[in-house]
Amino acid sequence: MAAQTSEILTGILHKEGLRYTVQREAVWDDIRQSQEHRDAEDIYLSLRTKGIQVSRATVYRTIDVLVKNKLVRKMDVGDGRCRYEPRLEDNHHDHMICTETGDIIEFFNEELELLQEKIARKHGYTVVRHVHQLFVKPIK
Amino acid sequence: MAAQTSEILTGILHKEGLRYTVQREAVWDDIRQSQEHRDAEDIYLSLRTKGIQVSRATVYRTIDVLVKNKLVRKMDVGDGRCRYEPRLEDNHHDHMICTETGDIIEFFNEELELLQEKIARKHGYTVVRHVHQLFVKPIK
DNA sequence: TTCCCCATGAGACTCATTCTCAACTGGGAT
DNA sequence: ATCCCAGTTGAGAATGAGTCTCATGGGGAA
Repeated sequence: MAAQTSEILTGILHKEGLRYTVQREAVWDDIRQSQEHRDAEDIYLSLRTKGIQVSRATVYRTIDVLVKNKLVRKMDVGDGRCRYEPRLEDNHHDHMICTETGDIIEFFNEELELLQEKIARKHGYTVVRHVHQLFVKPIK
Repeated sequence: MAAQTSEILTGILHKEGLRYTVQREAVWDDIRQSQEHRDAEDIYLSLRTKGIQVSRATVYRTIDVLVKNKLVRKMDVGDGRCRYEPRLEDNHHDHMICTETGDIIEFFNEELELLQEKIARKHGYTVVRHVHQLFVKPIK
């Protein structure tokens, strides 16, 4: 399975005309193996803690490639630091952020997706991508 | 009408225990009189062009107060600069951003609003606020 | 194995926004 | 009307996420 996902990365790097390096593999592995919504610094520190020699610049550069190729999802929570999560199965979803605990809950609603497209079309557009975040608080 | 909206500002400043100053009035006036989605620098330059002595720090500080009191709506478009728009009539709406021209179109859909709350409740939450942006492109 | 060129790392840089602190001023008290 | 002082302002320094630079290093084709 590690081989399988590595092949995904290899394929993308080849398609982009980029070289396969231990740093790129390490960044992808680290993001892939996490289920959290982490920022670039978290990922950088995680790699360094594991003893992997990599720089912040490379983390950012690699993330850009992964985001561009839909292996990683980038989300701007609005607090100045973007968060990243793996996107292997490509199960699209949006996020609910608890204003009290900071917890991030994923959600998906087909009806919502269709409604967005319907609204865009009403204005003569079609949706390319969207940002949808619900800032919520627990009931009672 | 200028008097009317000034009273709104005065009331808010009083409620917050803040003083009424020409800078605060000027920032609010400038935002209120615009229908655009401008960033802090735009607002700052607009004021300076009008010959009003104000600093960037004060523009930012005043905007914070206005946003907190719902006189102004802050939107993070994801390009590193937040945009602001007046919110006098409090007609809630979301935004559609054209990826080709950068145009920002406002939209509102009741069904969408209800659906969001329904989704939050399903997870034991209630929506405090939300960010919903559709990045779109023209059809054909 | 060679060699070319892309990739990397350390740190400088960018740029929106926030902070600092001395000087200024609104507005209640007198 | 004048005092007085805590809140406000402005200029510029500081912050911090993210980007850029460029000398050095290392894929990988031949």
